[in-house]
Amino acid sequence: MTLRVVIADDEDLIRAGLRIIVEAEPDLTVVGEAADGAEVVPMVRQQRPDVVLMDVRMPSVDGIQATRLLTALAEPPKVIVVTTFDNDDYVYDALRAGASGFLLKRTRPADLVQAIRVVSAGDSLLFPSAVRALAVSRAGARPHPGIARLTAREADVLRLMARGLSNAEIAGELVVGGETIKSHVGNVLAKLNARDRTQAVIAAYESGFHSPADHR
Amino acid sequence: MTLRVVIADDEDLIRAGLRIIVEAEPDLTVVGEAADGAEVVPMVRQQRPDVVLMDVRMPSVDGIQATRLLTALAEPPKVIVVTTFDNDDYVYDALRAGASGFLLKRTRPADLVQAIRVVSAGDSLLFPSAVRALAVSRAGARPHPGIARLTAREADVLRLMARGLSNAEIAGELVVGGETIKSHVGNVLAKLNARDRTQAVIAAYESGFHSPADHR
DNA sequence: AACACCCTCCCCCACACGGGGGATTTCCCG
DNA sequence: CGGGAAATCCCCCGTGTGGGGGAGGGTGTT
Repeated sequence: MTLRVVIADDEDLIRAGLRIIVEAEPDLTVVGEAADGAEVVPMVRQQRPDVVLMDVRMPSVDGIQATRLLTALAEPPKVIVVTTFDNDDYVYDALRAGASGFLLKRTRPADLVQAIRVVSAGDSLLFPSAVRALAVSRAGARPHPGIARLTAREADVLRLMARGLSNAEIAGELVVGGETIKSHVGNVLAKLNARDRTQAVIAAYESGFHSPADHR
Repeated sequence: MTLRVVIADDEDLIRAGLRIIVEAEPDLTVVGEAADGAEVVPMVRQQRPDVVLMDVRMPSVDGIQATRLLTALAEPPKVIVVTTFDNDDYVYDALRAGASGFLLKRTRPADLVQAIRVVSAGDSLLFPSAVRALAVSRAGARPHPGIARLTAREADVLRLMARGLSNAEIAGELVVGGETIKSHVGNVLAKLNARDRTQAVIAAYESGFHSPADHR
């Protein structure tokens, strides 16, 4: 059984390149091309492909919105969002829109076809820097070195700071005196090299530190 | 060259199962097991494995925190976080903690060893519902309603607040008087329903507001 | 013209915050 | 046992911050 693929990209060159890669595989076939997000929906409705390769940046209706529309269909195809830049903010949006995969245009052909097979099998995947970008949120932010040097208590305090609590509130939450919190906060600021609590909270967010363990 | 693996899981049965799967591969070898997040760090420090299979739920120090500690090491191993449930909230936290991969315990052995090879090669990967959980969990952080009501200037100010600048610094950056900034900040706080600048910055981060387009 | 809104700047004031010290107990580790 | 780190609490003090007002100039809408 061959996998039916639709390619959506506004650049003819890219479409051609993708088509060649896909058609080179015996079990894959391109059943349609769209140059715009507006074209892709009726095309999918008609062709019922297994997988759609979707460019992010397209005129009128962009790839994200198009993905949203496609996944809202009765029998939605799997959508793999393809983009040029690895520090792309669209990763997150793409996934929320219902995309099954996200990868870069510079991905090797072998990986691309691999991705098509994987998502069509029901799995999802992301590639390298996509995951990193997502995990790290949006900024180019690796964990702040100082965070590892926080003591348990200091980490508690930072966590609560990152939830917007005042010193007094934190004191209440941790059932200790207000002066104690001031101490801890001071230490946290020093270790994180932050001037004030706002900078500390920013560091916490940039490091993906904020409250790993509270759901309510 | 064989890949060195450390297994961290509090359940003996799971550890045994994982070990069997891993050891079955000629190019993989288990160089250590840990029953707790607290054990895994010194073990990794000593064994210097290429990959760590990390359970999420463990006594004292959980898998996320342990991952955080491991990726903070000088030569961090790749960490693959393993969990039981697919609707797990930990996906996102795991990735932010620096994990290279995330997969389910019910993953087929072949996929597991495949994952080990992939991450050790420098790639990242996620499996099935992990991605979905990721997208959803991230969706929990929808934009604060108030943010849309900010004026252009107020948005500028919030952006700079979210970079840790003081009012005086913001004033310098925007080339206006300090009193002006106080005004804007006050308006921002009101619109975001924030008590202080820290809460405003948190709202900004939660909304994915922070400067999509500035790196330096 | 009148109005609304935004941006700009100003004054007064209370207080939470952060920096500078120091003191105590507990507990772990060598 | 002694040293050290962590956690707790205390005092003093300067100031950045935020709340309460108000006022002027600009722009666009009605």
